[in-house]
Amino acid sequence: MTNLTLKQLRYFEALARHNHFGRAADACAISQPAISVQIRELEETLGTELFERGPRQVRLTNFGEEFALRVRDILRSVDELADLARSSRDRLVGRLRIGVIPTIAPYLLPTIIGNLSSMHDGLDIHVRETQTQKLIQELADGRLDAAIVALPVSEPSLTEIVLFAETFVLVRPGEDEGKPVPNREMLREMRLLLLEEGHCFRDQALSFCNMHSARPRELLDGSSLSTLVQMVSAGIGVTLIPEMAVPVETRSASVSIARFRSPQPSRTIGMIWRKTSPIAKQLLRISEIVRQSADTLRAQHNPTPLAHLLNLTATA
Amino acid sequence: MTNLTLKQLRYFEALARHNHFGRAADACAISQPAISVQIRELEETLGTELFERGPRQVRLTNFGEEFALRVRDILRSVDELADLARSSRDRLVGRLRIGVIPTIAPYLLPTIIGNLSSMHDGLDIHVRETQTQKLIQELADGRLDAAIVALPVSEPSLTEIVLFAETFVLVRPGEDEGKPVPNREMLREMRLLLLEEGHCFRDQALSFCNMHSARPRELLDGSSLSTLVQMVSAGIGVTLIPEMAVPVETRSASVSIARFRSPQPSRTIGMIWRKTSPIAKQLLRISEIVRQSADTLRAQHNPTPLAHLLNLTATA
DNA sequence: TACAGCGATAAGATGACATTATGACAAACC
DNA sequence: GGTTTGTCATAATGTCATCTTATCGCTGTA
Repeated sequence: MTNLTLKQLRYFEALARHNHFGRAADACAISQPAISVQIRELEETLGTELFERGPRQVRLTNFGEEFALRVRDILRSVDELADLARSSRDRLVGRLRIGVIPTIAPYLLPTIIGNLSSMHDGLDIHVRETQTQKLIQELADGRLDAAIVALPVSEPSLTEIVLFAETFVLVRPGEDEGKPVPNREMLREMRLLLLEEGHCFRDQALSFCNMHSARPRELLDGSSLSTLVQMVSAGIGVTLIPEMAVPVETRSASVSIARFRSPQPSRTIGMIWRKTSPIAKQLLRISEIVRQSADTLRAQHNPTPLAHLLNLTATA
Repeated sequence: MTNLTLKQLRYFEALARHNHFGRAADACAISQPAISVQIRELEETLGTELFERGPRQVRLTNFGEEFALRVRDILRSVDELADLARSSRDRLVGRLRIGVIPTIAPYLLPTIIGNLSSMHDGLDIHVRETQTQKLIQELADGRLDAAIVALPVSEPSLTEIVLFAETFVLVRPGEDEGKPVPNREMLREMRLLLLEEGHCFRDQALSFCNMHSARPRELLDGSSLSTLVQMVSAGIGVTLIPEMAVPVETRSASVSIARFRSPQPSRTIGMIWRKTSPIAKQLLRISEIVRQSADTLRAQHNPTPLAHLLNLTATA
């Protein structure tokens, strides 16, 4: 006894509709014996007759009627499967789980989520905000689809794509406005407030000061850039923040922002995902949207690249 | 590009559950390459990846997750199809459309329907009450599953099975009680009330009088036995009714019932259905229930066969 | 009685699908 | 660092399902 097959159900449905082997066979674009055999096998599999073969006509049995109702449901569902696949072949659909490091998330996410949602209305976006190492782990575990982190991560299993570079700026108490901008060596002598262990931005800042992971004299661990800026505002010390954070974090704090002279501290922000990800193509498209979002965002605060440069030299 | 197959969906479901080709293959009792190939073909058919193949694990894609939900629904429905067939293989299920001639229906149907309904609770019974020729036509057209008629019908496409024989009794006005029972010749001289053309019982009665289809002097057409009895009660004439109708039809009429001496008029009642009917076996069982119902019914009115005989000779 | 319509059956060709063997690749383990 | 292990993909091949064409048998009709 063979198993039920969709083919048999399709033939059955055609025969149920036409009540005629020949016409049903035509409808299925097969020969009459083919449908004849398949229907017989279907009936054998079920152990029940589905059709009553009369000399003048073929008719569904009572059971066949009920069977037909269910079969039509099933065939419709199956056809919908194919439709579903076709419609979501290129379009990004369903859940997009994206991770972002905390020193990027608050500044970039509102714009990104807005843009992505409006461009892909079938998409619901889950955001995970944590540090790079955890993001990479969750990416590998398949709990995330992509992450926005500072490059490089140098994981062979991950695709990295550069989004943009962002410079770091010095945040000093408000009364320091106009004072000379310290260089890296001078910075090392100041009370530098940094994020706690694990944040890549902490390492990047330390790296700029040539301090690497060695613990400096008077570092204070802060949990967020916002906290650090508030502490600076209170005169406790100075800190570095990424340029993108400036508009948000200095809005309600009496601090002074200074940009370093060359070499400017900076980092590269990029997006990563598993090389094996089946939505790699869509993720690439998303990365472009993210890049544009970031560009727009920065253009809002630094109206033109030229103005940006002027501003830089002025403060330096 | 091949079509979707249930096999592919089953393999897919197994793989979605196990996230492992080898174990999924075991679960399906096939080899690993078999499932590998089928999944690939499924993905090709859909034009989308369902799984993300990592070196350490296999994971559903977003689309695969949604696909899996639907596939599980479909597979469940398909399995229910087989269950449905198995459960209704022997049991009579669904609609039973049964036709009954009018000179039987009112007397037999209440009992039959009660018995059938209680014995097959999944059965809903549709009754059609009309004359034999129409019943046979509707049977042939597949609009009826079976019919209860007077035999023989001699249709080669139909199975006939005898249910019981019933005699005809003479109905005279109440004041004729005790008068000698007329014989067939005498009956021909009386004002005999009969059903209108088309009723087999009319022909059977005429036949008893050796009148066949020739129109006698003073026949009056009545539409039902009930009407005929009422007319007899009013003194308009006499009539014949089947024995089974006696309890019902003489309850509220002042008429006298007389049974003929041998040869007693009678007819054979049977059940018929298409020889090709797939529920032939069940119909045979139903015919037994009908026969029992009829026996019970007659036993209620003629408490014992012996009493019946005594009553017969007494009135004759 | 011959004919036409229709479904069932038979025989041969084709294709789908399984199996076994093997390859490719990454991870894990001396 | 090479080897082993685990895992999925691919290849070669055999088998079975299923299709097609040809034909039969039955039934109702001209």
